[in-house]
Amino acid sequence: MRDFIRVMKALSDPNRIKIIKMLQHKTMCVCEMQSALQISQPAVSKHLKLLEDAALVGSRKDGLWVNYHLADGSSSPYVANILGNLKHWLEDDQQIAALLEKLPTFRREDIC
Amino acid sequence: MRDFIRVMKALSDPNRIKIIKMLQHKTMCVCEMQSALQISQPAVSKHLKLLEDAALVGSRKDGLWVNYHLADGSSSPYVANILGNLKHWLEDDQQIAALLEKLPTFRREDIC
DNA sequence: TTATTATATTTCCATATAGTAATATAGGAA
DNA sequence: TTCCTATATTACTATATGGAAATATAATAA
Repeated sequence: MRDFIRVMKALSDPNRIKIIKMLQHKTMCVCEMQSALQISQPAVSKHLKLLEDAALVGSRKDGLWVNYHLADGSSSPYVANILGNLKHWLEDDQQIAALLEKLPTFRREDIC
Repeated sequence: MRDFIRVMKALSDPNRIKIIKMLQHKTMCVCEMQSALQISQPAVSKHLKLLEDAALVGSRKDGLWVNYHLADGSSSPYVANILGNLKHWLEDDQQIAALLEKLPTFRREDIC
């Protein structure tokens, strides 16, 4: 139950949903997400920590950068199911669609 | 997105999850749930309002009583998917299992 | 009508959450 | 070493949330 609720809470914030939807298309570092979400860097890091604690995303260090990616869902059936369904859920949401359209413009070469 | 997050938030509380799991087995009135969850009646009503706003449960008045039941999931793919999966998810959770075992003892004839 | 009962709403309190600003940490470059 | 940069953590603030207690509402009974 604790794990399930951790996952539901992680999915209860618009910026965290946006992060998941962006990660469906490419691996991203913190500063790219900061640029995409227009919130402070610490706020992004905090969201990522919650998502990682819920096993919805994973990360890998690459020098100064930390690359975040979607988890594979092996942690639980909830995570597997929701990450799978979120590939099509919310695709028609206006905010999400607008964000994903601009996604290619958030490149660490131009930002960090 | 708003609707999706409303559903995720509704699923982010242990007492609300317990309500859903109980409603999988029978229609219940507020005082039965109060007895099962051991929280105040207003707290139960508040949880039910959130669940109803998220279209996870529905209600029908019957005299003084209000009978709550699981929604059919027609409101959105999220609700349909999660309500469907919650029939097997969390079945092995200790708290849930203990609660469901005692479920037949919460009868409005004995309580209200 | 008045009384009773089940539920809903309001009020208030304690804790949780999302945000920013400031600071700390860690890795690479000079 | 020292400097710089990307990320994490801390401190703090404002709002959201879950709970109990008190009150209001609604439906039935007397």
